[in-house]
Amino acid sequence: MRRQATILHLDLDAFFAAVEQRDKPSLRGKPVVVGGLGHRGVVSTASYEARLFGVRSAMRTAEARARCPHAAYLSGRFDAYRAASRVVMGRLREISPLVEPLSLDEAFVDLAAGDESRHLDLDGVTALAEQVRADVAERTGGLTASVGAASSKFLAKIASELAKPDGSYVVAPGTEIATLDPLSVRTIPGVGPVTAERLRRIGVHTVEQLRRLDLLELTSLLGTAYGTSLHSLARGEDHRGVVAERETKSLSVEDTFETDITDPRVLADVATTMSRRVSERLRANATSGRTVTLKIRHHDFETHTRSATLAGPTDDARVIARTVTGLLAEIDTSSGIRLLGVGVSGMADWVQDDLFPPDDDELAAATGSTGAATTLAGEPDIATAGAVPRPLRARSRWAPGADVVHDEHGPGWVWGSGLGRVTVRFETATTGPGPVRTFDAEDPSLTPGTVEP
DNA sequence: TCTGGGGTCCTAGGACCC
DNA sequence: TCTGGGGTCCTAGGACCC
Repeated sequence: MRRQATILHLDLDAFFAAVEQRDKPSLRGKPVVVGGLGHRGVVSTASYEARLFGVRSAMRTAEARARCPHAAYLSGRFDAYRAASRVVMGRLREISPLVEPLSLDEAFVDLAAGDESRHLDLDGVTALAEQVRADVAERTGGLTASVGAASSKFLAKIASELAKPDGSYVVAPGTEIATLDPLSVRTIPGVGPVTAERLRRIGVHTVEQLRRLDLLELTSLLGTAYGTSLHSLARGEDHRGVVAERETKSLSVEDTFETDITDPRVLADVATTMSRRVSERLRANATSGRTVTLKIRHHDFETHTRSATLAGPTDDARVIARTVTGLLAEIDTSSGIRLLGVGVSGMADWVQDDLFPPDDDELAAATGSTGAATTLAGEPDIATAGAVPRPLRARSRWAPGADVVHDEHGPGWVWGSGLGRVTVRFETATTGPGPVRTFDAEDPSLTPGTVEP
């Protein structure tokens, strides 16, 4: 644990609802509920005015309407939320390059990785927290944030919780245990209703009582990993670092239907459509996965998953759809299905579809592009340019369907682009994983090329 | 009118290999 | 002769978070 409160946690207050109130002045000071509006919808965010009526996140919208009929019910404008989030994260990155977003409205910042001349004593951090809050409000047109700072991620998050709404709280180093002790175990991130109930049954309600349990008691009650981590957290011990970039572990799409579906043909169609959505998102993220999972929720809310692991990773809608409809065929859907989901995990950042080359008819039936690279008019064909290894796959929004050649590293493919930057992975079938480099999109050394069919 | 959608991490059992 | 033991991969389910 650090000797100074150098980890900061920022959390925007009632974020989605606050953006709506900002953009529509008539909603200010009034209860606002953002969430699903259908008869199976649930509340995503309730403004503080709506919380006064007992409306909470994850509550059924129908129940929220009963509690607070005069609130404004909105389905959400995620583009606006993403835009506001970008502004806030941008402000945080001015403090330190080490920013770990947890969601659109939350992030950790490692102050120790920032400006070395900054004073990180209690007064310095407190002033910084207040400055950030003021800047966020100014730059976002009035959104309020709660900011916590402490010597670890865990305590910084607790601190921002204690600061809510619209405040800041710095846990002075040395006062961690005293701060934690009186709190309910439910305040600990990771302790949900089930764990809280298990602890309640042995008479544990507060962190102080939790701290009095020995490691063996905790691990036998909650399992090795969870018991050990709670044992540490109850003592304020948390050595996790702030991680700026996290690799995606899985990607999925799911839909709850307005009414249950029983017709297997309809379900197969839905699964196929959702496979396409998964594929599009995989390609947009330049990733692929080897395990395909089908999720089914029956009319009685009983939920099951079925998965299959392929020989190699895929981002191909047809491969995903074929796998998922195969899994679906094994499930009895006659009593009605309320939710269907399609997901991919076991991610790789390249596609090994050379193992299962689609035939020409399949390629022609695909979205119009083959997914494989095509030759750009007037550009040299690297397959004929000599003994250059063939990239596994070319994908790019920067140069659709084309590889990128860079003289120093040979052929590579674009796997990320945006904001005038292009990220290229120099990985080929014969050389295996190579370096990843980011270029300016205008960089003259980036030459659109092609691969053999 | 029962209970969203997108994730993460952990557990446990069986298969399989050495 | 009764029944190793560890490591890894895969599958299914569950708790939890925003």
